[in-house]
Amino acid sequence: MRIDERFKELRDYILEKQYGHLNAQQREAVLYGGGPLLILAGAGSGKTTVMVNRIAYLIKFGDIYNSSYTPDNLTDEKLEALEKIANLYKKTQDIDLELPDDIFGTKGVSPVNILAITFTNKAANEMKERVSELVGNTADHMWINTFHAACVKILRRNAEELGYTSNFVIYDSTDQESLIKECIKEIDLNEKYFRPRDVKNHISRLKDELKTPEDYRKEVAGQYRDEQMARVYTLYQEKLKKNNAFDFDDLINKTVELFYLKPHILEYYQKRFHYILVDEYQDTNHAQYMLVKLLSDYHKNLCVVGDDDQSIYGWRGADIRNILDFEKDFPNTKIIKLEENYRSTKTILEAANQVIDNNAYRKAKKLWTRKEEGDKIYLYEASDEWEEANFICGQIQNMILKYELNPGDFAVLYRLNNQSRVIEETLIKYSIPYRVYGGYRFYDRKEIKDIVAYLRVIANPADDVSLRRIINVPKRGIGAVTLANLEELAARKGESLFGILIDMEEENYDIGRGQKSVQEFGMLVSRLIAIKEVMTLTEFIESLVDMTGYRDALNPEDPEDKERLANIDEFLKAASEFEQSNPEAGLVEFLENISLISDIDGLDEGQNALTLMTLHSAKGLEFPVVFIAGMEEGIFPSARSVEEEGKLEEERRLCYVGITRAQRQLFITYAKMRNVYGTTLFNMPSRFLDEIDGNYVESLNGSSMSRSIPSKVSNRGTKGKREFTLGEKVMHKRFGIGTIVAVTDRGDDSELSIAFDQGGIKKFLASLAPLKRI
DNA sequence: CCAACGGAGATTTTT
DNA sequence: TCTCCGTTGG
Repeated sequence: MRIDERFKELRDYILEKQYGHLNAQQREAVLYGGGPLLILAGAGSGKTTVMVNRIAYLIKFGDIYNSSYTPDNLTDEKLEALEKIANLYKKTQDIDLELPDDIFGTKGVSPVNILAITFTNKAANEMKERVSELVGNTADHMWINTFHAACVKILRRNAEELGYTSNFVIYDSTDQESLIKECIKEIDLNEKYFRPRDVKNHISRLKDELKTPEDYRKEVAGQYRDEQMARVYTLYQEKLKKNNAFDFDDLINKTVELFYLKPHILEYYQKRFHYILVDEYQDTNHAQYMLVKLLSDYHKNLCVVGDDDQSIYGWRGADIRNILDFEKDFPNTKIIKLEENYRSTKTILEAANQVIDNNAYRKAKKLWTRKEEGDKIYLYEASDEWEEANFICGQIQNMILKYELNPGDFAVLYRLNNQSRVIEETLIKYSIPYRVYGGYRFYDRKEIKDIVAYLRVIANPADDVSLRRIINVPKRGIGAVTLANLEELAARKGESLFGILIDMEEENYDIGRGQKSVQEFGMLVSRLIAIKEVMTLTEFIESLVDMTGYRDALNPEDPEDKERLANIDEFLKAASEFEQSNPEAGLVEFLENISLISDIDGLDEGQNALTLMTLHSAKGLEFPVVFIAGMEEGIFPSARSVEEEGKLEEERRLCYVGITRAQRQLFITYAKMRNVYGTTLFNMPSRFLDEIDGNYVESLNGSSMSRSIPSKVSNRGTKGKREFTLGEKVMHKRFGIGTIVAVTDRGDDSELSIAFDQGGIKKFLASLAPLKRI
């Protein structure tokens, strides 16, 4: 055999062994050469492992597996060294050999030439860390970023090309909404008919599809409502630019625009990124698809990882077709399916498979596991949401005692955030420690947004939206009229509000009654800008909080204000930490960090507490024991989703995501009766339950298990136990005083007919009606 | 300019 | 039912 043939054989053998800890498909995905690669990674199939190892493989050895590569000066000695290693592998199984990086005489791909994109900071950080574990800190030179962070990097460098300056700020959805409100007012549209929130979402979807205001205007010509929408969109974009601000969608959008506008910039990045990897590809929208397509168009080494069955963000603009049609969009695509699941029991996995099998729009695949059969899926029918919570908590308490589990082993998942309230209250009764994820974010708090608005104005004086937010916060006597005068003047002079403030004295502007307050405010801002130069970031923010009077406006005796003060301190802590870990960074970078890193990552991670969160937030996570609560028609699937097959399929995927979060045990509960927004609903059990084979399910109603629940905690005070008698006088919160004219027994509850003094007889359930005895 | 009232509205949210 | 806004009246 020729020496180079032997080399290739040994090379590939050693590489296979080097990744011998992976299963065959995972290994194939790691070692597969360049060109478009679609890795369909089912839930719990080890996709992060694959991505991380693929990156490490490229960096260590380069893309040499199954290639024609042989070293230039291949000698017998070199070959012998390889033979030795191969023999080592042959003799022992499971050997973990640390190979020298240049063992095959290659340099490997430089980390600089690799781009890895994720959706969340959490995923990006995890990937960074795990790659570093394998290749050391050379990974620092690699771009492992979220879509948004990667785009910001590009935009900061090239902002001028788009008519922005590099100190641009990023608007979050609140800022977007206030700007849109402004546009709606300016165009004189009816806010009832053009609700800012809806308009915002509409524009956001247009941006996802890379439609410019102009595109859209042409597209909808002749349709009144959409035409107005196009006008708002046009104005909105103008204002964003005037404010030197991008919204989240723009970050992607404008980067693509930049690439179209300036081919040489695109070319630079195209040539730079030899290998591109995209995580959670099923969640990409059209703009992100385009970005990735453009960037990979030169080297064509695009590897995407995702699971069409876990595409649950269609409503946010994610286009599942990106993953479904990947091989059509990228010719010569290699598809590798990771179908072995390392997470759940056979029962859980089988149930998940059965549910998802009802979807038409998906890639054929079927997860399997070597794991044991495991317990059946436990199903419980509760009478109402309180009893449901009670059941869940009782089970958890039992299992903690019986199986020595910790609260941290459990998660309760639900479709709607507001379902958490009842569960929380019940958890408190049971003294089970818990953490609620999602909902309100730290940086969304009013006091934090206020401080951030100050900082933004200082970093980017063009930011009228932020200036408007804080010009009278805390109250300094600049009301609507004064502000309107200011705005009018700014518009007339073609200046930003900030510019007017600064030029106030010099130009002898007359604002009217608020003149003095405005002047003082202008001086305050000037002073802030001055002291910023001589202070660290943290010192500066601290001074800002004091000098603006923000701190003084809060009363430490008031519990709400006390909380605010604590949050401001927390914010200062975050600033100081940021400074420490980014000594080079300034205010602009800090603000960017705030915008892109939404919550303090892994704040309480490792705390031994039960997890409460929506099914959406649970994607990517796993727990030994999972409860899915509120499995009812109208809740899950949500009432809004059942009209459209596409939406229903997304709900079903969400259900699939939920089921596959569970490692060992899965409990599903539903309530016969549920109070939603003040009205009582009698929902049917979810259709998704019918899709699971009954053999996999064990009903806990009336079984010994449900009777072993610890002493029943009463249903929310007197609810459900309230007895009313015929002829009694009662006070109803809405209908006023009335007399009970009939009481009908309804099992645990009773139905009351009440004749109100104001007229009319109405029927209520005793447990639910807001009634007081008088 | 501010606080108090009342009506509408209320999925899911990686950035 | 609860919360957020915009309006209103002082």
